[in-house]
Amino acid sequence: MASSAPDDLTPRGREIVAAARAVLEDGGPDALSMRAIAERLGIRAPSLYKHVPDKEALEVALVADALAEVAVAFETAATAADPLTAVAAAYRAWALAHPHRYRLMMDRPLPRDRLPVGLEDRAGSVVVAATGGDVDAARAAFAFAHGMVTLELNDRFPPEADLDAAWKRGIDAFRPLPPTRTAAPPRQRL
Amino acid sequence: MASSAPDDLTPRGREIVAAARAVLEDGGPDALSMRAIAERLGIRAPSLYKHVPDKEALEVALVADALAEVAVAFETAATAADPLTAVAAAYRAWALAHPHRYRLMMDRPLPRDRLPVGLEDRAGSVVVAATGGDVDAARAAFAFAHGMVTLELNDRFPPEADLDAAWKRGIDAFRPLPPTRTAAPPRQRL
DNA sequence: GTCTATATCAAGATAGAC
DNA sequence: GTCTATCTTGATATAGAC
Repeated sequence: MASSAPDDLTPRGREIVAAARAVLEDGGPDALSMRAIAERLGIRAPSLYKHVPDKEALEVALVADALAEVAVAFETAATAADPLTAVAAAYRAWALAHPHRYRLMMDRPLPRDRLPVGLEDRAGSVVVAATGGDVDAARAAFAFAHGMVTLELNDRFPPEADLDAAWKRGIDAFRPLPPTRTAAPPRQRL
Repeated sequence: MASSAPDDLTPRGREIVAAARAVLEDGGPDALSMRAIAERLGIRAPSLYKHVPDKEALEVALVADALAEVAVAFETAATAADPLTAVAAAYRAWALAHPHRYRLMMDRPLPRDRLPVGLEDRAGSVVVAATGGDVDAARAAFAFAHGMVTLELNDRFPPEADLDAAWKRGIDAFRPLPPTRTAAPPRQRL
């Protein structure tokens, strides 16, 4: 059974995660050392181990926090008139606002057995709903958005590229048909 | 002016790049140390520096080689009856066959000023042609393919996901209209 | 809850002999 | 072209005192 990583921590543990997040945001993944985290709290690195088992646990907590923030942003965007466009815009905005956290969350397999139960599906089901229940379209739209964000973060497009236009072209491709008045499709996993 | 990285190297330098590639493919980016590269050649790490200025130059050479292979695969695929589908399939196949080289090539900004002139555009112009000259569609299709590949490599889809179906849904979204008999669109940068 | 001291390991790179 | 010896740096983590 999966544990809820953030709830495993004491209050001091949560302060350490917050410091780790600040170090990551400021300096990127290479700067995320136990020494740097401790320094931000005004203590020495070995002291961290009284509150956190190891560095990996910190990274799992950072991933869980990031994923939860994205899920909240998605659930807000899902109430808009055009949910697919709003969800895509929310995704892009979150990633560009938190590039290092985005990469930490996405550049490796998810530590699924150490994340809060249902967290991944909370974000995924919003995407499936936004494509009208078409899971293939939802996965394709997710891949498109993830690709756009990472290519943008990594400066892979030429300077003259109109990224807003590329986003629109991609999102329009996955938009569901206008709803006919019928029963809502079932909630599905991405 | 950009230098042609592979041509900067002596024959022994090329052997070192080949060893580096083998180490990367076998053990991933964390295994790619000067020590490991040297060991594969039966020599000691310091000897490498007589042939290669530093580790970064090796990585640039690996990226250039990878990009050149992708460009060749694209140019072959572009001759198929359905170029967009064929180019997408070639992209996916190359990435899945060389996951660590794919990541090395994509997970950071391109070292454009140290790559052979025109190499990046060789791959990009194939994609633009495959979308019928629509650069926004080409960038969206590139993002979609890059997103699908990285999500697949990082195990981000659930086991039951039908990735072939998601690929088809995405690629179909960017397919150009059947050609009307008119002048070929100009070659453009991605 | 924090400290110092330390173990352990591994990385990139240089100097200079042969 | 390769070697040994070494420098420098920095990482995670543990032991045990206070």
